[in-house]
Amino acid sequence: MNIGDVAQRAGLPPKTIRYYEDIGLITPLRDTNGYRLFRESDLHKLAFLGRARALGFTIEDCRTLLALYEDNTRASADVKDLAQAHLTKIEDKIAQLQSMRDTLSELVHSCAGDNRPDCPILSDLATGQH
Amino acid sequence: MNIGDVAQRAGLPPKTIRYYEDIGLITPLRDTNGYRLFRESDLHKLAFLGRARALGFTIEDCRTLLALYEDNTRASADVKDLAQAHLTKIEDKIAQLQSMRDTLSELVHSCAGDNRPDCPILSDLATGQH
DNA sequence: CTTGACCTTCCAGTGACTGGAAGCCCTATG
DNA sequence: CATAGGGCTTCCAGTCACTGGAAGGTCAAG
Repeated sequence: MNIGDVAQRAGLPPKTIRYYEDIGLITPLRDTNGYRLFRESDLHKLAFLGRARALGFTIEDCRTLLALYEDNTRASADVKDLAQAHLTKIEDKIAQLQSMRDTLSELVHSCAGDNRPDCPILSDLATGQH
Repeated sequence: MNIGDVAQRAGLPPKTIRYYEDIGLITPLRDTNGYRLFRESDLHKLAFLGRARALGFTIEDCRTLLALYEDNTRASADVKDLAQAHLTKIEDKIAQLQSMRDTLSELVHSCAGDNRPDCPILSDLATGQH
Protein backbone atom coordinates (compact mmCIF):
# COMPACT_ATOMS: atom_id res chain seq x y z
CA MET A 1 0.00 0.00 0.00
CA ASN A 2 1.10 3.55 -0.73
CA ILE A 3 0.71 6.38 1.73
CA GLY A 4 -2.49 7.69 0.16
CA ASP A 5 -4.33 4.40 0.61
CA VAL A 6 -3.08 4.02 4.13
CA ALA A 7 -4.11 7.57 4.96
CA GLN A 8 -7.62 6.81 3.73
CA ARG A 9 -7.89 3.56 5.59
CA ALA A 10 -6.35 4.79 8.84
CA GLY A 11 -8.14 8.12 8.69
CA LEU A 12 -4.92 10.06 9.12
CA PRO A 13 -3.40 12.68 6.79
CA PRO A 14 -0.33 11.56 4.82
CA LYS A 15 1.65 14.33 6.49
CA THR A 16 0.88 12.88 9.89
CA ILE A 17 1.90 9.41 8.78
CA ARG A 18 5.24 10.70 7.50
CA TYR A 19 5.67 12.51 10.78
CA TYR A 20 5.00 9.30 12.70
CA GLU A 21 7.69 7.62 10.68
CA ASP A 22 10.06 10.51 11.37
CA ILE A 23 9.66 10.09 15.09
CA GLY A 24 9.95 6.34 14.90
CA LEU A 25 6.41 5.25 15.67
CA ILE A 26 6.21 3.21 12.48
CA THR A 27 8.80 1.88 10.06
CA PRO A 28 7.23 1.19 6.69
CA LEU A 29 9.27 -0.49 3.97
CA ARG A 30 10.45 1.30 0.86
CA ASP A 31 9.60 0.38 -2.69
CA THR A 32 12.30 0.50 -5.37
CA ASN A 33 11.00 3.89 -6.47
CA GLY A 34 11.49 5.30 -2.99
CA TYR A 35 7.80 5.28 -2.13
CA ARG A 36 6.83 4.10 1.32
CA LEU A 37 5.40 0.61 1.25
CA PHE A 38 2.97 -0.15 4.08
CA ARG A 39 2.21 -3.59 5.40
CA GLU A 40 -1.03 -4.53 7.11
CA SER A 41 0.84 -4.34 10.38
CA ASP A 42 1.73 -0.70 9.66
CA LEU A 43 -1.87 0.11 8.91
CA HIS A 44 -2.87 -1.61 12.11
CA LYS A 45 -0.42 0.44 14.12
CA LEU A 46 -1.59 3.65 12.50
CA ALA A 47 -5.20 2.88 13.33
CA PHE A 48 -4.12 2.15 16.89
CA LEU A 49 -2.29 5.47 17.03
CA GLY A 50 -5.24 7.32 15.56
CA ARG A 51 -7.54 5.97 18.23
CA ALA A 52 -5.09 6.66 21.03
CA ARG A 53 -4.57 10.21 19.80
CA ALA A 54 -8.34 10.67 19.53
CA LEU A 55 -8.50 9.82 23.22
CA GLY A 56 -6.01 12.59 23.82
CA PHE A 57 -2.96 10.51 24.68
CA THR A 58 0.29 12.32 23.95
CA ILE A 59 2.62 10.96 21.30
CA GLU A 60 4.93 9.69 24.03
CA ASP A 61 2.01 7.92 25.71
CA CYS A 62 1.17 6.43 22.34
CA ARG A 63 4.71 5.18 21.99
CA THR A 64 4.44 3.50 25.37
CA LEU A 65 1.00 2.10 24.60
CA LEU A 66 2.24 0.62 21.33
CA ALA A 67 5.16 -0.96 23.13
CA LEU A 68 2.84 -2.41 25.77
CA TYR A 69 0.52 -3.63 23.06
CA GLU A 70 3.35 -5.50 21.39
CA ASP A 71 4.71 -6.90 24.62
CA ASN A 72 2.74 -10.04 25.36
CA THR A 73 4.22 -10.21 28.83
CA ARG A 74 2.90 -6.78 29.83
CA ALA A 75 0.92 -6.31 33.03
CA SER A 76 -2.46 -4.71 32.41
CA ALA A 77 -1.71 -2.59 35.49
CA ASP A 78 0.88 -0.67 33.46
CA VAL A 79 -1.68 0.17 30.82
CA LYS A 80 -4.29 1.05 33.39
CA ASP A 81 -1.92 3.34 35.28
CA LEU A 82 -1.07 5.22 32.12
CA ALA A 83 -4.71 5.57 31.17
CA GLN A 84 -5.69 6.58 34.68
CA ALA A 85 -3.04 9.29 34.79
CA HIS A 86 -4.25 10.59 31.45
CA LEU A 87 -7.85 10.48 32.63
CA THR A 88 -6.92 12.57 35.62
CA LYS A 89 -5.25 15.14 33.40
CA ILE A 90 -8.33 15.33 31.23
CA GLU A 91 -10.53 15.79 34.25
CA ASP A 92 -8.29 18.59 35.50
CA LYS A 93 -8.47 20.25 32.12
CA ILE A 94 -12.24 19.94 32.05
CA ALA A 95 -12.50 21.52 35.48
CA GLN A 96 -10.27 24.37 34.41
CA LEU A 97 -12.29 24.98 31.26
CA GLN A 98 -15.55 24.80 33.17
CA SER A 99 -14.30 27.44 35.53
CA MET A 100 -13.40 29.65 32.57
CA ARG A 101 -16.75 28.97 31.01
CA ASP A 102 -18.65 29.88 34.16
CA THR A 103 -16.88 33.20 34.56
CA LEU A 104 -17.05 33.98 30.88
CA SER A 105 -20.69 33.02 30.60
CA GLU A 106 -21.56 35.30 33.46
CA LEU A 107 -19.66 38.15 31.87
CA VAL A 108 -21.22 37.63 28.48
CA HIS A 109 -24.70 37.59 29.96
CA SER A 110 -24.07 40.76 31.91
CA CYS A 111 -22.99 42.68 28.82
CA ALA A 112 -25.68 44.58 26.95
CA GLY A 113 -23.97 44.07 23.59
CA ASP A 114 -25.25 47.28 22.08
CA ASN A 115 -23.78 50.49 20.67
CA ARG A 116 -22.82 51.95 24.02
CA PRO A 117 -19.27 51.62 25.30
CA ASP A 118 -20.15 50.45 28.84
CA CYS A 119 -19.03 46.88 29.16
CA PRO A 120 -18.80 44.72 32.26
CA ILE A 121 -16.49 42.32 30.44
CA LEU A 122 -13.85 44.99 30.00
CA SER A 123 -14.45 46.33 33.51
CA ASP A 124 -13.87 42.90 34.94
CA LEU A 125 -10.69 42.40 32.94
CA ALA A 126 -9.48 45.83 33.97
CA THR A 127 -10.11 45.54 37.67
CA GLY A 128 -10.62 41.89 38.50
CA GLN A 129 -13.82 43.01 40.25
CA HIS A 130 -17.30 42.28 39.02
CA MET B 1 9.27 49.93 38.46
CA ASN B 2 11.63 47.26 37.21
CA ILE B 3 10.48 44.05 35.63
CA GLY B 4 10.79 42.00 38.80
CA ASP B 5 8.40 44.21 40.75
CA VAL B 6 5.94 44.32 37.90
CA ALA B 7 6.13 40.56 37.54
CA GLN B 8 5.27 40.20 41.23
CA ARG B 9 2.45 42.66 41.11
CA ALA B 10 0.94 41.47 37.86
CA GLY B 11 1.44 37.81 38.67
CA LEU B 12 3.26 37.15 35.41
CA PRO B 13 6.80 35.82 34.90
CA PRO B 14 9.38 38.36 33.69
CA LYS B 15 9.89 36.25 30.59
CA THR B 16 6.25 36.60 29.69
CA ILE B 17 6.36 40.34 30.19
CA ARG B 18 9.38 40.65 27.90
CA TYR B 19 7.54 38.52 25.39
CA TYR B 20 4.51 40.80 25.58
CA GLU B 21 6.74 43.73 24.82
CA ASP B 22 8.29 41.83 21.91
CA ILE B 23 4.93 41.30 20.30
CA GLY B 24 3.86 44.85 20.97
CA LEU B 25 1.23 44.39 23.67
CA ILE B 26 3.01 46.81 25.99
CA THR B 27 5.67 49.46 25.46
CA PRO B 28 7.48 50.18 28.71
CA LEU B 29 9.98 53.01 28.89
CA ARG B 30 13.72 52.45 29.22
CA ASP B 31 15.91 53.65 32.04
CA THR B 32 19.37 55.05 31.28
CA ASN B 33 20.90 51.71 32.23
CA GLY B 34 18.80 49.92 29.63
CA TYR B 35 16.42 48.41 32.17
CA ARG B 36 12.74 48.47 31.34
CA LEU B 37 10.89 51.13 33.28
CA PHE B 38 7.23 50.36 33.87
CA ARG B 39 4.54 52.95 34.53
CA GLU B 40 1.35 52.24 36.43
CA SER B 41 -0.42 52.10 33.08
CA ASP B 42 1.90 49.28 31.97
CA LEU B 43 1.19 47.37 35.15
CA HIS B 44 -2.50 47.90 34.60
CA LYS B 45 -2.30 46.55 31.08
CA LEU B 46 -0.34 43.53 32.23
CA ALA B 47 -2.91 42.74 34.89
CA PHE B 48 -5.59 43.09 32.24
CA LEU B 49 -3.68 40.71 29.98
CA GLY B 50 -3.15 38.25 32.79
CA ARG B 51 -6.85 38.10 33.50
CA ALA B 52 -7.79 37.80 29.85
CA ARG B 53 -5.27 35.01 29.35
CA ALA B 54 -6.58 33.27 32.46
CA LEU B 55 -9.97 33.24 30.78
CA GLY B 56 -8.35 31.51 27.86
CA PHE B 57 -8.42 34.33 25.33
CA THR B 58 -5.71 34.04 22.71
CA ILE B 59 -3.01 36.66 22.52
CA GLU B 60 -4.66 38.11 19.43
CA ASP B 61 -7.97 38.31 21.26
CA CYS B 62 -6.14 40.04 24.09
CA ARG B 63 -4.72 42.54 21.66
CA THR B 64 -8.20 43.28 20.39
CA LEU B 65 -9.62 43.46 23.91
CA LEU B 66 -6.93 45.91 24.97
CA ALA B 67 -7.66 48.06 21.92
CA LEU B 68 -11.37 48.00 22.69
CA TYR B 69 -10.65 48.80 26.30
CA GLU B 70 -8.70 51.87 25.28
CA ASP B 71 -11.22 53.00 22.72
CA ASN B 72 -13.85 54.98 24.57
CA THR B 73 -16.09 54.97 21.52
CA ARG B 74 -16.25 51.18 21.33
CA ALA B 75 -19.57 49.37 21.15
CA SER B 76 -20.01 46.80 23.90
CA ALA B 77 -21.42 44.54 21.20
CA ASP B 78 -17.91 44.14 19.77
CA VAL B 79 -16.60 42.97 23.12
CA LYS B 80 -19.56 40.70 23.68
CA ASP B 81 -19.22 39.11 20.25
CA LEU B 82 -15.57 38.34 20.87
CA ALA B 83 -16.30 36.89 24.30
CA GLN B 84 -19.25 34.90 22.99
CA ALA B 85 -17.17 33.38 20.21
CA HIS B 86 -14.53 32.43 22.72
CA LEU B 87 -17.14 30.99 25.07
CA THR B 88 -18.44 28.82 22.26
CA LYS B 89 -14.95 27.52 21.57
CA ILE B 90 -14.49 26.68 25.22
CA GLU B 91 -17.80 24.86 25.31
CA ASP B 92 -16.82 22.86 22.24
CA LYS B 93 -13.54 21.95 23.86
CA ILE B 94 -15.29 20.90 27.06
CA ALA B 95 -17.67 18.69 25.11
CA GLN B 96 -14.77 17.09 23.29
CA LEU B 97 -12.89 16.43 26.52
CA GLN B 98 -15.97 15.06 28.20
CA SER B 99 -16.40 12.62 25.37
CA MET B 100 -12.79 11.52 25.78
CA ARG B 101 -13.26 11.27 29.51
CA ASP B 102 -16.36 9.11 29.18
CA THR B 103 -14.70 6.65 26.84
CA LEU B 104 -11.50 6.60 28.81
CA SER B 105 -13.23 6.24 32.13
CA GLU B 106 -15.14 3.24 30.84
CA LEU B 107 -11.96 1.64 29.56
CA VAL B 108 -10.08 2.27 32.79
CA HIS B 109 -12.86 0.73 34.83
CA SER B 110 -13.01 -2.32 32.63
CA CYS B 111 -9.32 -3.03 33.03
CA ALA B 112 -8.29 -5.34 35.84
CA GLY B 113 -4.99 -3.58 36.37
CA ASP B 114 -3.14 -6.65 37.57
CA ASN B 115 -0.19 -8.75 36.49
CA ARG B 116 -1.96 -10.40 33.62
CA PRO B 117 -1.53 -9.10 30.09
CA ASP B 118 -5.22 -9.09 29.11
CA CYS B 119 -6.26 -5.49 28.76
CA PRO B 120 -9.49 -4.11 27.34
CA ILE B 121 -7.85 -0.72 26.92
CA LEU B 122 -5.32 -2.10 24.45
CA SER B 123 -7.96 -4.26 22.79
CA ASP B 124 -10.10 -1.22 22.23
CA LEU B 125 -7.24 0.78 20.81
CA ALA B 126 -6.26 -2.11 18.57
CA THR B 127 -9.67 -2.84 17.15
CA GLY B 128 -11.91 0.11 17.84
CA GLN B 129 -14.36 -2.41 19.30
CA HIS B 130 -15.19 -2.79 22.94
C1' DC C 1 36.21 45.29 45.89
C1' DT C 2 33.63 41.46 45.66
C1' DT C 3 29.44 38.95 45.88
C1' DG C 4 24.99 37.95 44.51
C1' DA C 5 20.73 39.37 42.84
C1' DC C 6 19.04 41.75 39.33
C1' DC C 7 18.71 43.06 34.51
C1' DT C 8 19.80 42.70 29.31
C1' DT C 9 19.71 40.16 24.57
C1' DC C 10 19.62 36.23 21.73
C1' DC C 11 18.91 31.47 20.47
C1' DA C 12 16.66 27.20 20.80
C1' DG C 13 13.06 24.10 22.21
C1' DT C 14 8.27 22.76 23.37
C1' DG C 15 3.85 19.39 20.82
C1' DA C 16 1.97 17.62 17.11
C1' DC C 17 1.46 18.60 13.34
C1' DT C 18 0.62 21.61 8.80
C1' DG C 19 1.64 24.36 4.58
C1' DG C 20 4.35 25.00 0.82
C1' DA C 21 8.17 24.62 -2.49
C1' DA C 22 10.89 21.90 -5.60
C1' DG C 23 11.23 17.96 -7.87
C1' DC C 24 10.71 12.72 -9.07
C1' DC C 25 7.37 8.86 -10.56
C1' DC C 26 3.46 6.63 -12.69
C1' DT C 27 -0.58 6.13 -15.56
C1' DA C 28 -3.65 7.44 -19.12
C1' DT C 29 -4.84 9.87 -23.01
C1' DG C 30 -4.30 12.36 -27.63
C1' DC D 1 5.50 9.25 -27.82
C1' DA D 2 4.77 13.48 -25.50
C1' DT D 3 2.37 15.36 -21.99
C1' DA D 4 -0.80 16.28 -18.29
C1' DG D 5 -2.42 15.04 -13.90
C1' DG D 6 -2.04 13.15 -9.69
C1' DG D 7 0.70 11.06 -6.25
C1' DC D 8 4.94 10.54 -4.16
C1' DT D 9 9.54 12.35 -2.15
C1' DT D 10 12.38 15.62 0.94
C1' DC D 11 13.20 19.73 3.39
C1' DC D 12 12.18 24.10 5.52
C1' DA D 13 9.30 27.11 7.98
C1' DG D 14 5.38 28.27 10.75
C1' DT D 15 1.96 27.45 14.35
C1' DC D 16 0.98 29.16 19.83
C1' DA D 17 2.51 31.19 23.95
C1' DC D 18 5.76 30.91 26.16
C1' DT D 19 10.18 28.82 28.66
C1' DG D 20 15.09 27.54 29.49
C1' DG D 21 19.59 28.74 29.19
C1' DA D 22 23.88 31.13 27.96
C1' DA D 23 26.67 35.21 28.02
C1' DG D 24 27.23 39.38 29.83
C1' DG D 25 26.04 44.26 31.89
C1' DT D 26 24.27 46.77 36.48
C1' DC D 27 23.40 47.70 41.13
C1' DA D 28 23.27 47.66 46.30
C1' DA D 29 25.26 45.73 50.43
C1' DG D 30 29.00 44.35 53.26
